[in-house]
Amino acid sequence: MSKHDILLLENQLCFPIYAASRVIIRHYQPYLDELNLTYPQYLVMMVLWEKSPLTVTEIGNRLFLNSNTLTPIIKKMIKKGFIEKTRDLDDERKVKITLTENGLALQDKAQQVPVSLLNNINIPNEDLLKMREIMWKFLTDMVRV
Amino acid sequence: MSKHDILLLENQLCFPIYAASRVIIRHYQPYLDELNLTYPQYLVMMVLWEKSPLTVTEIGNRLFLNSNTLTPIIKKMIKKGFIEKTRDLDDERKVKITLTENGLALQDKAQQVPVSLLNNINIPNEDLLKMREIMWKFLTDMVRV
DNA sequence: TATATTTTTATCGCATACGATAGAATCATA
DNA sequence: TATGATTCTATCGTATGCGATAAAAATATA
Repeated sequence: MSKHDILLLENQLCFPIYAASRVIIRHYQPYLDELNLTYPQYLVMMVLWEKSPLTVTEIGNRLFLNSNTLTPIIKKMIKKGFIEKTRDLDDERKVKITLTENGLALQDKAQQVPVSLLNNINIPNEDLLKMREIMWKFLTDMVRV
Repeated sequence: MSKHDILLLENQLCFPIYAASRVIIRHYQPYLDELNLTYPQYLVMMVLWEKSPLTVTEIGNRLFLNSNTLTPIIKKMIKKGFIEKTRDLDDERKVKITLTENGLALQDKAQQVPVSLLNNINIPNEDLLKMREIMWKFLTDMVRV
């Protein structure tokens, strides 16, 4: 790789990840619109469907986000009626985020989102699984440093 | 994959890409600070180092961004003295974005950015190249749809 | 046990992203 | 050659991300 090539867009490691992330999220949006969720809000729902309640920090640990980003997102989701906020009585610093009935009910409808998205992608399933595996490895390695 | 597993965070295709994108860009930031650039501004510089001048649309085609995102970024970069804006006399709709001398000079300093970043990553080079190849394929496939 | 430290959440300011749209310039074509 | 469609850039509003920081509560420790 010559000195010149180092700064070519095609040779960057991060750019295709950055661009792919945005492009895929655009593909999600029409399906998420039907659920009245944005993509980050959808991720918060996802971790709560796995376990509820969770504290803000616990949600952040799953999504690699901090309270400066999560607090406003959570506020909007409370307004929409999908989640509720209660103080932890054992530790008044913590806030417990709990699914409401509406939030829980949304899970059924949400099953269609990944299915619909996959129908839009013309990449062999094997390649997709390989991609996911590599990206998780990459992600966990980058977080560790 | 059971009905329940479809919505597990671990099984999502997009999430590790979305999270990795943000985590890597965080790693870039200290090096970009030295150049007085944000990550998207760095990408604009990169395509201009390849070819200058370019129109806003041409930059957007490289980066998968539209004028609603690029116009404010370009304004900030003009303010920093890295680029200039002139109307295309042959087509008054178009705006030509040109590197200034300072902007061109920045290229030398920028050579260190990808090098420094790679020094932070403990993943075999072969894996990184494989990852980049897969992400480009994924990206171009997703854009096509 | 008083106090320094850490944890947890929230706020603020700035910089993207992006859908919707506007307005000017150019193009296509009836 | 009018005029309807398209292209190009910019603006606006909303929703993230994130560094820096504040404030309250809990923990550690001198």
